[in-house]
Amino acid sequence: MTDSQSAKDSSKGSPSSPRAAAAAAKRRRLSAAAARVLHEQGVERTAIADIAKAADVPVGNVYYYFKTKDDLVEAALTEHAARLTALTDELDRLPDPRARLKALVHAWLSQRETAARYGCPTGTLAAELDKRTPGGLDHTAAQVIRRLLDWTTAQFHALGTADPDGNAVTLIAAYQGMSLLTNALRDPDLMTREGTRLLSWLDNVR
Amino acid sequence: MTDSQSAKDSSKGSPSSPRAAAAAAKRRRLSAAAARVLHEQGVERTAIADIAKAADVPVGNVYYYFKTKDDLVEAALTEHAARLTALTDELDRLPDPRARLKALVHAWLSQRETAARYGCPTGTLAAELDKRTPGGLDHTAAQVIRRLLDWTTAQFHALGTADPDGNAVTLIAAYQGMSLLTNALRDPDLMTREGTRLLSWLDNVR
Amino acid sequence: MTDSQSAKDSSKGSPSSPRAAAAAAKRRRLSAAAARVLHEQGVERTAIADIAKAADVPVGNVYYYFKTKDDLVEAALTEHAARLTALTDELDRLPDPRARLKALVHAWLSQRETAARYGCPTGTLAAELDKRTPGGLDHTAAQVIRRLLDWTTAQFHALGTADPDGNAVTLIAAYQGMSLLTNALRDPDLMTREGTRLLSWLDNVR
Amino acid sequence: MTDSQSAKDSSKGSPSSPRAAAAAAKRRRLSAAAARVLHEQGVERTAIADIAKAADVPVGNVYYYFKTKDDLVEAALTEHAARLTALTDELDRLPDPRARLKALVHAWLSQRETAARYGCPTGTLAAELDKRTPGGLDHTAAQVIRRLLDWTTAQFHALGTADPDGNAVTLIAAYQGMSLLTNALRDPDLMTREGTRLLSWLDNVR
DNA sequence: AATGAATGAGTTTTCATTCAT
DNA sequence: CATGAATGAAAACTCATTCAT
Repeated sequence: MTDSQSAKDSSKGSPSSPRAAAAAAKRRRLSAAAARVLHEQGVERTAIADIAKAADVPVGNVYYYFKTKDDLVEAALTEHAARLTALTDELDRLPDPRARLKALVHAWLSQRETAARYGCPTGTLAAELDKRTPGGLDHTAAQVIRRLLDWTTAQFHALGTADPDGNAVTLIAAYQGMSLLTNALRDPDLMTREGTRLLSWLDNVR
Repeated sequence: MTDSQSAKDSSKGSPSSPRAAAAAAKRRRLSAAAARVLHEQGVERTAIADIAKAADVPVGNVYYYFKTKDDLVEAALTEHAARLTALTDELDRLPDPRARLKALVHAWLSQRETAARYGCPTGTLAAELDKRTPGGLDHTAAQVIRRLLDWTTAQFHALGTADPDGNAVTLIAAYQGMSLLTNALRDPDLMTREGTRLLSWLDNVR
Repeated sequence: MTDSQSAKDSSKGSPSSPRAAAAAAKRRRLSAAAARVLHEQGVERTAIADIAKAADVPVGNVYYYFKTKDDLVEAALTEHAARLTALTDELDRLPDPRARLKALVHAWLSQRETAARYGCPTGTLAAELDKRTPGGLDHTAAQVIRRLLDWTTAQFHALGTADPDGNAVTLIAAYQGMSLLTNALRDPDLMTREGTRLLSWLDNVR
Repeated sequence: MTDSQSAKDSSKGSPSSPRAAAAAAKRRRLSAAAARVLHEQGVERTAIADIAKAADVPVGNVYYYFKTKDDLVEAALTEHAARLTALTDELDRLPDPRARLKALVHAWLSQRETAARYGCPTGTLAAELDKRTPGGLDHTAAQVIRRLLDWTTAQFHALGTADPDGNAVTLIAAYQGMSLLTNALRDPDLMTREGTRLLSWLDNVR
């Protein structure tokens, strides 16, 4: 997270003024648009103007909210991270960790059509960001993936499995892998089949 | 395969003249450079000039061998496909299908440092090409993946497993997924750990 | 007419803001420069940079006003069409259709020096555009010519001649032909002589 | 005509050797191909490679016969001039000058489909060459047109008309003009109609 | 003479970013 | 704060012409 939010009030808490509220709304609109368009078109093939248009914000104005394109990419990832948080928060309400993991898989499956068209947002962004910042080690996409891994590890831990870390990697890798294959082959059913396998694996894992 | 090889003799067979041999060599140099640079930098971040420089060929001359950038991308994929063929040919010498699959995993593991830096060539190219040609369904990267899937299916079939297709998808998805995670987290050990799991899975699969 | 005027207000009517007025002025400057330079140098021999320089606009900025070179060509033709309209509007004030046609010929004659150097703008553009878009049937230049034909036909009709359509074709063809010869031979007097003949023909046509 | 024929025997007379004969044949093939392709595609949109391919001559070899692209354009015009000569030679066999002129018009009409697609070869080339050599006054295309004018003038002279020069300009201008309109509007019938008018004009001209 | 290959300048186009109001 | 417009640095691609056998 950079200082690109300077001069605006933080995204948390109640806005200090209606003007600031409008600004925050615009910022959110841009983030959401960036999340969607960057996922659909890819980072390099997306011009700032594309995102501006999708968010219905004048091009010149984008730079008031995000100093660089990279900032917008980061915002898109933050958006995806927020959705992940919303999802895990939801899943955390389930009492059983096994049920949580299975619900996670179901959530993936519900997105299979999108995956067939555009792949997993976080996965594709991670791959693109890796090329985009040749030296940059720990980009935001990696962080989002790490958070997903951590949450998953925690579930396997709660489940009392022998190797929670390994299980988490296995599960998330399976997700990323089947997303990529589903996307490459444009076949949502592939994800259904592989998801079914994951569900029965989760039923038996220990 | 397009007609981009027109006016040059094919890469197989003995060259008809020293002239043609030199041209074929240059063509191969360009393909190899493209395979490497496109993998390292990504398609969109790579300029023709980058590949030209890597192959030590003047930029303008590249267009004598490849009419468009897309042709170069295709050549890079053909290069990767050739490497895959070389690998499976090698593996096919092993008498036991199970041993072949395990050797495949070992081959992956031997590439873990590269994967940690740049990901799986075919996987990352597949993801990029998907964005690059919005309408294009069956790009070359997808074909390469499909060939890998087919070979793997054949092994599981020979092994007499109940669901060779599903097993193949599982294995290749696991590979793509662990490549992506390994790359995102820049952690080659992740691939070692996950590879070890795959090996023991292969020992027990039926 | 394409949507190349999007985001700018139309060239007619009062500008909505000084900003927009300046933009419209620049757009007009570019159109006028395009009309002139494309006529003088030909479409294929003219680089966008030539037009940009003639209009004193940075090259990159041209693309803010015209998305492609073809758009600029179209703008040039629109410019020529506007001049034609201005001319026919002027001629329409004359009460007698015969007088109108003769005034048209006089207008042509007044341009004979330009014709000797560069030919008839519409005619040369029509010839070039025909090669430029191999499949394209009805390019803008053809439309401009058609409008001139239509106006001329109307005059012959008002004159009560037996074959207004044929007369119009004869007159306009004579104009295009003498423009081409005048240009090829660089001889403005040729146009004077042929124009004189046309005038006496118009005096007697029925 | 440049010195581009140096080192080859002249195009007239019997070749001094079979080798020279082959060379002359190739030269003629290139000229013919240039005449056709340049007419169809326009000078600026035609690459040397296009002509080479049409003549089935290796690109590099073209330069042995024609030092520059301009030389090839000139050769194409020489080709067209030769056809004109062949035509007028043919017409000269007719005893009556009026019959000759009418036969000329008939010859034009027989080419109306080509004119509708590509215009008059000499006329379009003249227009293009005019842009191509900004300073160059008397290009070859102009010479060809002049020769046509001269021949036509001679016929009107033989016919005893009052203004042979003016009549010739009128006739040739009518031809160029109707070719341009026919091409722009892609309407071969236009040429038929206008040609018919020219024929009856020729019947009555004095 | 023949020819595949090389060269390098030129052209169109895109876009992130900045600026002026 | 907003916004249309400006800018300049790439990047892909084309091609006439030349070169090395």
